[in-house]
Parts: sequence; C-alpha cells; structure tokens
Amino acid sequence: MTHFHDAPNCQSCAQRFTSVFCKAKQEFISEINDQKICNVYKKGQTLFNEGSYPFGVYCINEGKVKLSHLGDDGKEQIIRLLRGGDILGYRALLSGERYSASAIALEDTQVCFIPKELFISVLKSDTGLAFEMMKLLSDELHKAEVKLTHLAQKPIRERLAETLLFIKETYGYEADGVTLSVRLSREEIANLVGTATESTIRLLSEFKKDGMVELDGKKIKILRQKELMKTANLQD
Amino acid sequence: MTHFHDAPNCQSCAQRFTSVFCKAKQEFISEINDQKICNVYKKGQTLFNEGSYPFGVYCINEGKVKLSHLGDDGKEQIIRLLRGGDILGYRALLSGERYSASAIALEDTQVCFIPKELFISVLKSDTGLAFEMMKLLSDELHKAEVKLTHLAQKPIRERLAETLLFIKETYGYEADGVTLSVRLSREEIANLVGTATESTIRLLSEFKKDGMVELDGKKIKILRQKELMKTANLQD
DNA sequence: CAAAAAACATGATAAAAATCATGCACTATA
DNA sequence: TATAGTGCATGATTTTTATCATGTTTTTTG
Repeated sequence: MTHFHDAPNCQSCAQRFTSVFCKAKQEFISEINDQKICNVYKKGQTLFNEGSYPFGVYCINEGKVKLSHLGDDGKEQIIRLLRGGDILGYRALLSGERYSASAIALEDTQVCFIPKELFISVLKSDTGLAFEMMKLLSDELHKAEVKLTHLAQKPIRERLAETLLFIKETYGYEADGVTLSVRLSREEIANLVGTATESTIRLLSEFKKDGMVELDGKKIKILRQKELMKTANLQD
Repeated sequence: MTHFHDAPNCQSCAQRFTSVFCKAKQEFISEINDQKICNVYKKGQTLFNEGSYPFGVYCINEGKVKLSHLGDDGKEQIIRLLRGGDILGYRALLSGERYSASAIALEDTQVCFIPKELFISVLKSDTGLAFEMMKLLSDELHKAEVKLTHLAQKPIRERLAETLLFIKETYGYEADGVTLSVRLSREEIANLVGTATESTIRLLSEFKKDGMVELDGKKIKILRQKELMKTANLQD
C-alpha cells in the first residue's frame, strides 16, 4: 500500500455525483477533503480484515474490491463487489462492531480513508448525507435478501448465469464490448455463486459449449447475453 | 383487521426502551403518538404485500409477524421474523421502492402505523433516531450476509438446527422453558431454512429420535440446546 | 358431526451437487 | 530453463437433497 502521488480532490472527484456523498453539503465535502488519507492498494492487498476494528470508512476512487466473509469451515463467501465511487467499511462502523468481512483489492485500487470521528460528525450534521446513507443501507439489504432467496431456491446453473450478469452490471465490459472487465479466478466466481469450484468450472464449460460465453484464461466474454438471462431465469 | 379498543400510548409503550425509537426526542415521540393509527391483525392476515407502495412504517406493539419474499417460481422465502418492538416496512420506504416482501401476522398482532411523511420528517429532525435507524439497517444487513453465507456453505441439517435456535432467540420459550413460543408449519420452517418441506419434516424426526427436540403437532420443545448448537456448528 | 382439505409423515426414486482423483497448462521463481 | 506450485479441466463416484408417491393424521368447514 502506497500513498497517492497526487491525491484526488473531493470537489473534482470523478465519483462526486454518484457516490453517497453526492447530496452532502460543500462545507462537509471540503472538510472530508482536508482530512482524508489516500492510498493505493496493489492487487491482492487487504484494505481491512474480518475481526478487526473499524477506524473509518473507505471510499474507492478507482479500482475494484471484493468484500468477503470467511465461513465457519474457512471457505470464502464473496458478499459484495465494489468499484469506484463505492464506500466500504460503513456497515461495521454503524453497527459499532468489528468488521464481519474482509476487503481485498481485485486490481490496483486507489482508496481514500475518512476517519471515523469525521464521518460520524458529518453524518450527524448533514441530513442529506444521512438519508443517502440510509438509502444505501436499504439497497444493500434488499440485494442481500434477494441473493439469499436465490441461494435458497435456484439451482447452481441459474445462479452462475446470474452471477456473470451481476459481474457485468457491476464492472461492465472492456472496450471490445464483450469481455468482462475484471479478472476473477474460477474459485472466486464459485465463492460468489456459493458453490464448489469444480461445479463452476464445469458449468462455465457448458456455457461455452452452448455458445453463451467464450473463455480465455481468466478473460470471460459474454457472447449471448439474452440467452444468459434466460438461463438465469430472472424476472424481478 | 380491527382497530384497537385501547390504542397504546407511545410514552408508556412496553417497547419504548428497546425499539428504534428509544433514542428519539420526546417531542417527536408525542407527535408520532398523536398521528399513529393502531390496528389488530388476526393470525394469517397481511400487513402489506410485496409489490405495493409503502405509505409508512409499522411498529409492532405485541405479536409476531413474518416477512417473506416470493421466489421466482412462487416459493416463499421467509427473510425475517418480527416481534413486539420491531418496526417493518422501512426498507422499501427508505429505498423509495415498492415492498419487496410481504408481511403476514403469525398470530394476532397489535400494530401501530406511522405515516410516511411523519416518519421521514422526524427522521430528518432527530439525529438520534436517524443513527438508530442506520444501526438497525446495518444490523439487518449483517444478519442477511451471515445467513447468505450459511445458505451457501452449510448443509441442511446444520441450517435447520440453526433455524430452531434462531426461532428461540427471536420468540423465546413458553412458560415451561422448553416449548418454542410460536406455531410454525413445517412448510414455514422449511421456507425459513431454505429447503424442501419433506427434508425439514425428515430432519425434525431425526432430531426427535436423537432426543434433541420433542414434537407435538406444531409445538416444538427444545430438549438439548447444547447438542442442537453443536449440530448447528455455530462459532460466529 | 362428517366430509373435505390441509398438514404431516415416510418410503422410493431421481436429480443435483460435492468430493475425490488425475492430468494438463500456465506461471512464478530458484 | 528446469521445476515446483497453482489454477484449470474433466471423469468417476458418492453424498446430499429434491421430487414423487402414498398413507395417516389433524384441522377446517359446511
């Protein structure tokens, strides 16, 4: 983890209109801008670890991060994928608990850290931010509950298709318009789907045979999105 | 659904110290008290339905409510169990969406309804309440993420044991100290565990044979809680 | 109260998914 | 560049779980 060469300015940050801070008052944004600490995390590096105490929230300026639980038997379960403009670490902080998940960079990622005291004090003074925060939490809760239902009720084939579409929604395509712009191992995809790695590998091969995707190492191309959506059996 | 004969007063409500409103200022509590609308829902009656618009939040005074999604194939997934002091309907309201789940009374339940405009305005004016709300959302998000991990990684046997313990945590025991104080059908338990009804029936019989529980229709007695906890394989 | 319906129970079978095993390909590195 | 290690792939097998079928019990309701 290294400091930025040029730390981004919150007032001109590319993410300022889409992040939770979009509705925050300028005076608070500038306070955050003054106190934030910016870092670059290399691919694979840990932002924070399950079990440790939160001292603030992290705001991703650019890059990709996975948030994952360790199950009781030590198996990773990826519960969220994050990108530029997303904040993380707020769940534990607002609950007043230790982190219940670890955050790990999926690629080189620029992150700004906002100290706990500042974040809380701004949250107290800025109703707009507080409401955005509640909306964010509500949205995440909704997503978690939908995922929970799908885990309970859908077969793995559907869940894998859904996961591929979810990755596409989150990180989008590369310039070619078909390649998912993130490199995940088969194991990581499995830990996102909630299944055994072999099952994921097998089904990906099937999807390839069916012409829905193209595989080239960790590069995954979505060739027939509609068919994939049908496979995912999505309607909500 | 019938009106209360004697609507409870928020200032003297049995739940006032444990609900999210515990930290709210007295002036707002009294405003809520004036505008709230209290009703009794009979067992099986619906408080609100998935897909409809929220017009406020519901605060349970006494009783038990289940909150459940309908999966894509029409199968129910119970995502939360609620009791006196719990509020519900806030998730959709804060997200600005329709309800994503239905709320149904598990027994005769007294509920106070707080209109949306009032709830939002109090939330805007009362930082204490806003923070309690964020804490509540964070806690629910945490629970959902843990459940998600367990659904993905634990076998049904462990999940059923965990669910029985969860029911006990939520609703407690009857006066005898062993009977779960809620009547759920086998199907409802299955929809809580995330499995087929037959599997739940079969495993409950096994638990009975193992002496961990006693079954008498919908009455379930927990005879050996420690063994049940071992079966659930809980450590977090 | 009797009939009908719903819920419960259990066995048999089928399907889904995990696990185990093995080999290959790619990558890191000594 | 050889080699160990990791990740990917696929077959065989076992385990888990769902589904189907049937009978019983309990509950609801005319």
